[in-house]
Amino acid sequence: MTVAPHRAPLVFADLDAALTALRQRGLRVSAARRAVLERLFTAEGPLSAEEIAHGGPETAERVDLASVYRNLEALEELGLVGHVHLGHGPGRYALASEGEQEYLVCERCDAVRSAAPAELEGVRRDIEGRFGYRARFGHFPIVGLCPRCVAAADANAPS
Amino acid sequence: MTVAPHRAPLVFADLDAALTALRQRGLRVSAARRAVLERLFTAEGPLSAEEIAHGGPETAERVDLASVYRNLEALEELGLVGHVHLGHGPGRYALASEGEQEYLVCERCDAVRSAAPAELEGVRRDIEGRFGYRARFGHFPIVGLCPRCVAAADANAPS
DNA sequence: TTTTTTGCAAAACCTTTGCAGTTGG
DNA sequence: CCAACTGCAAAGGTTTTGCAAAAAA
Repeated sequence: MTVAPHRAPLVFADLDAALTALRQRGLRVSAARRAVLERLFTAEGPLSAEEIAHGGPETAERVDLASVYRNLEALEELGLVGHVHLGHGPGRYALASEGEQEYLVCERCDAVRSAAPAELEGVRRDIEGRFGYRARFGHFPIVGLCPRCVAAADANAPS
Repeated sequence: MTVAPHRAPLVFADLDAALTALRQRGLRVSAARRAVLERLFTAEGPLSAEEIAHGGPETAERVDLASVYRNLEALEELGLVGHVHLGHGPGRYALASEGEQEYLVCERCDAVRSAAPAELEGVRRDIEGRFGYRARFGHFPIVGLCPRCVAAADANAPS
């Protein structure tokens, strides 16, 4: 019933810095590895393994799904990458820099909103005070009704 | 990327009350349906579909997994049942009465703690004030470090 | 009798693993 | 050269679906 081993985030300014660091740790820079990182560096939000495998620019050679998963696992172990479960679909991966994002999703309309960790400090403090848990919302998001769906619900059954 | 359609909870005092209500809604009370509900009524915490299928008392006939899933889906649609994802394993199902529980899980040691909705009111208020989201932690738990693992982490790198 | 529900089997979906061949350093 | 990495294929774990037979009302 494992959630996701916690790793200290490793952040790099760009692809080359990341590749250099990989080499320094004895990891090799293969075409597949480079492609996975490239796609993560240019991504807007977190991507599924499938999207990483097929989603490169037209000219890019596709990377086998198994290799994508193996690379994501290795990069995650280093702290360079993290993944979030926004719903019932596949997990979604992002660089640790991006991955320090936390998420809120609407259970009615599936709207996703991301938040900087600082915005959730108050919430975290409250949870730690009450339960002793030091929470983060980067692996499982905060689930609930988004503002629009709250308004819609209240219109039907005003409080 | 669906999370889980939200349903107003339907709570019954006991198995018979629930079965009567099912019949009133045109659903039939088959052996499999009764067994699934029986196991949910006697469960300590949320159960996986597998546990519901095999986990009955020795003398109970086992229920096919597919039927368990179909029943859980039907019961969930009625609001009688809900499910939570405590980690990467299978989803876990509970009666709506139990299911109104909310959860915190430790990402290091997998400890699970449940909390009554009232205990999280402050957290919810804070989130709604800041983001407009009306949160609940009954589908995805709050993930973080439990008090023991916080202490262990602080011992290594005191703040 | 009629409609729902079941069990079994197969498939779907996401992820992991085995293996022989390729490649980066 | 050789350990690390790849693609392909197959398997694993969870959930869904098709269908003919069984059972509830």
